[in-house]
Amino acid sequence: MTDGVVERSRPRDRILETARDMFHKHGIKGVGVDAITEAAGTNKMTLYRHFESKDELIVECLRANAAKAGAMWEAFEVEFPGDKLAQLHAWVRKAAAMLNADGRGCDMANAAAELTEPDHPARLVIKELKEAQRHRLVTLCRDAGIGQAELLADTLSLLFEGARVSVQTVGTEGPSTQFVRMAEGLIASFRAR
Amino acid sequence: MTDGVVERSRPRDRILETARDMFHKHGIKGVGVDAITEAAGTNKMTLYRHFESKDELIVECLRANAAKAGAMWEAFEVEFPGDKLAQLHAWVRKAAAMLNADGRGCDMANAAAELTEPDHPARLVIKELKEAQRHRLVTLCRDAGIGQAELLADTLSLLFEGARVSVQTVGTEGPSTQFVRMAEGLIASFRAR
DNA sequence: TTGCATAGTTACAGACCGGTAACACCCTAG
DNA sequence: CTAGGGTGTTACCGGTCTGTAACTATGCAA
Repeated sequence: MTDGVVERSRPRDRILETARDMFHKHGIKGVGVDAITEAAGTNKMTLYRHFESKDELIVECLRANAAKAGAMWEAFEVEFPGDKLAQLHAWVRKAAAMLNADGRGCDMANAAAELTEPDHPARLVIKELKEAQRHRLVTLCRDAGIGQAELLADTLSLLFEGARVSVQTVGTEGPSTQFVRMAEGLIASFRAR
Repeated sequence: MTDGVVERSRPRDRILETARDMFHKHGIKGVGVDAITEAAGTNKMTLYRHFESKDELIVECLRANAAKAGAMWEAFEVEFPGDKLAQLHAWVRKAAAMLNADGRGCDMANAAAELTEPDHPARLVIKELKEAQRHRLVTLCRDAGIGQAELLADTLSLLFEGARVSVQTVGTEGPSTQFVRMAEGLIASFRAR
């Protein structure tokens, strides 16, 4: 009946979680703070007691997304401790699963598309986050003993990014269906050198 | 001094051209019809005499983008008549040039990120356009005598799409710098089979 | 019980949004 | 010269947006 998020937690957490969900589904400019607070079972005043503006709320949501992404990487290490190659394949599977999860692309990329002001506070966060993810993937490839780790990581990264926007434009039946095949082929090809 | 677009042409054309430019730079929801008409040197009433709603204007802008993209493909055929492989390489160069043109990604993809309503009239146009471009690239690869043309075309397509969003998130110094290298490497690899 | 921080409520400000009505203007075709 | 279509101008409608003020209710801790 309730939204699940509303349950019993502190208002700040409910607002953050609800905002993340609504920004993801409807875009940032497509959601007003009134709608967020109502869905979070609270009100606008409370939101502005915890976040000094909508922009700050946006930034906080993006940071929360990054934290979730970080947890994902740690899960790879837990599942395949020390086996970097297995972790790389796990990343491919996880990425493919995300493609079929819902028709929305990457929250960071979508935010970058919407927030066009070059000095918007969110842009800095987005850039940091994307660079951190890139670094993680490069490190993983290198530690897996693959030559030209940067090139492989960047290629995989662009493929995944492209697949996410492809899902958003033409749906899950488009070029993104071949993502796993492409990624695995690339990894095999780089390892063979 | 003036915007260039304003010059002397029929109001409808000025509105369309100005809207395309502003949507591209500031996003769709980031631009109001008042701002468009003012920049186009006209007024809101005239806009609504030519377009029945902002949504229709959006759709018309996307179609205009598609027309420009179509002209690009024809230019390849004119420059390298019959030489499909040369046209494919020309596509790679053109794509790379677009990456460094400005920090904004693909208008279609950005529109898809913003217009989240599943039955928004623009979504249909976006899907058609993206599918048309995919078909063109597949045909080009096949006519260039490459085996697994679909897989190569889809891979190149995802790489390019990913590179465009990468430029938008981390800038031109990110993974997208390797785009040409990746694309050329893929083409060579597919041709060798 | 008293005191205080947190949260909810109502109302509002000021700006902007998409869209329309009514009317004045010009340019060109007949 | 005149009629009419395309255009410009002004004012407006109802709605929504972010953000704030002032006040009330709640729950917990000393």
